[in-house]
Amino acid sequence: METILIVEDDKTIAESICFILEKDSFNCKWFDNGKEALEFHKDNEVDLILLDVGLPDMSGFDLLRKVREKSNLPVIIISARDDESDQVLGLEGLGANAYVTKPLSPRLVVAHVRAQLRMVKPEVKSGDSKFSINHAMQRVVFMDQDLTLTPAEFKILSHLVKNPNRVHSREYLMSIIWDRPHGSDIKTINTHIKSIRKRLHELDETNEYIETHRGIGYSLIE
Amino acid sequence: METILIVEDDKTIAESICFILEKDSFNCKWFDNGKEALEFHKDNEVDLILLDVGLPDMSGFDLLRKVREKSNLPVIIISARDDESDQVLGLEGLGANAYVTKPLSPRLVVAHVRAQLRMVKPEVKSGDSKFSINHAMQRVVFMDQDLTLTPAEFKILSHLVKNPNRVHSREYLMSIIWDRPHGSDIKTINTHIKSIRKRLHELDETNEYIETHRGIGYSLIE
DNA sequence: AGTTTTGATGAAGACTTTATGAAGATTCTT
DNA sequence: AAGAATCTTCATAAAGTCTTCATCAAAACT
Repeated sequence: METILIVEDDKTIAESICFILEKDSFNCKWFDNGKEALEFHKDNEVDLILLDVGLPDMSGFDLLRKVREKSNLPVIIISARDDESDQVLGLEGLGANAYVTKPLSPRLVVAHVRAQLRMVKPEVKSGDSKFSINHAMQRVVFMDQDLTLTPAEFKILSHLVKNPNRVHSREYLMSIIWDRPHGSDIKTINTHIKSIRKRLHELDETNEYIETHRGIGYSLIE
Repeated sequence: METILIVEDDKTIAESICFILEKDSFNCKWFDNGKEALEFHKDNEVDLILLDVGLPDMSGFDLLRKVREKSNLPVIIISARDDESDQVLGLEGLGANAYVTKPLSPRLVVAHVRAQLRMVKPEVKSGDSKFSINHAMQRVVFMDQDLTLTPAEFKILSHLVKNPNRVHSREYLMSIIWDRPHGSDIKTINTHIKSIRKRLHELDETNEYIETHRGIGYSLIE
């Protein structure tokens, strides 16, 4: 579970953000001052910092500077000032990753948090599926391991991963493989599915991830 | 050099952003419609997309959805609407990475661009890679030894070293070699890869550093 | 239960893509 | 302009992938 560190001296704001984040199953730690927050960051694993720049004991910018000396983790700045030069300083000069201005809705904060974490931890995507896609390497990642797939297999499996829990007809899966119309036997897809299943089994014998829907096609179960 | 794709129908805005980005030594490509932008994205390596959601031919959100089917690259949404639900949809639902609202200063846009790219492309860590680049000498250093490379080989290998663990299409690798369009056979790249591999093997027989991705291209493994 | 339909499986062959070595074309240097 | 280095093309070999087919197993239907 990801730990979000909130540094914010306004208790009401901090609590409402925490409330939403925890409902979204993040682990949330709140400090109303920079000193304690820094302490915590030093000794604990933190995945993201939400940082109000208007703190009583030290400027949020100073805190960010200190954090950046040690780590690269995503920092989202919360500011009451919609001042452009502040934003540029935070983003460019000090290495913040996003900048949101008050008044802020907790929902939007969570959206920003997710957007940042998605980059750092691509696996953390929707739900906790055992699958994700490594676009850069054209590979499907299954249980944290890269699957070596042929081009046809990659096209099929990545489509299933992107659209899990629904049935895809053989006709449609075939259309994914070919660029142009191609008069192949529809049963070809059975063979591709077979080899995908085989590769999945090599990494996990216990489960059946691809389900057959008689007369229709296949689906990926999460 | 990073390539930024700008999708924006307001020429004035696009030009001023491009101007700043290019001054900051980004490679900037502008399209005023979604269709052409998608085409370009399909055939070229793009590092980041700046996307106006108010496009004439298709909604920026649709474009983002299409891009996300294929890749995970950072997308910054530019919007005239300061509407919270739009922001949440863009960030959370469609996987944008940041959301800036008009009116925007080019300086702030560049700050956001840098903030995003910093996450994706952490400075090439020296140390754990067996490769490094000696730009001044136009040499690639492999296991502390200078590799003697032809110009084409240097262009290809240095690009692979700068962007390891991701697949580069033959088309793109070809575009690196030539300054201007050149109607050569795409298979030429195979021959260059062959000779690079040969040189690497002369210094290290044991490993395969350049991996072939059938139907796509090559990648460098660290 | 027996028949029919549909899917799974393994293996063979056709097909496609890549590797390789060498020759020809081009560019650069002297 | 000659020579060297480099880039591109080509033919062929090798490797990998896709499709088909025959056969077996499972489910659905009578």
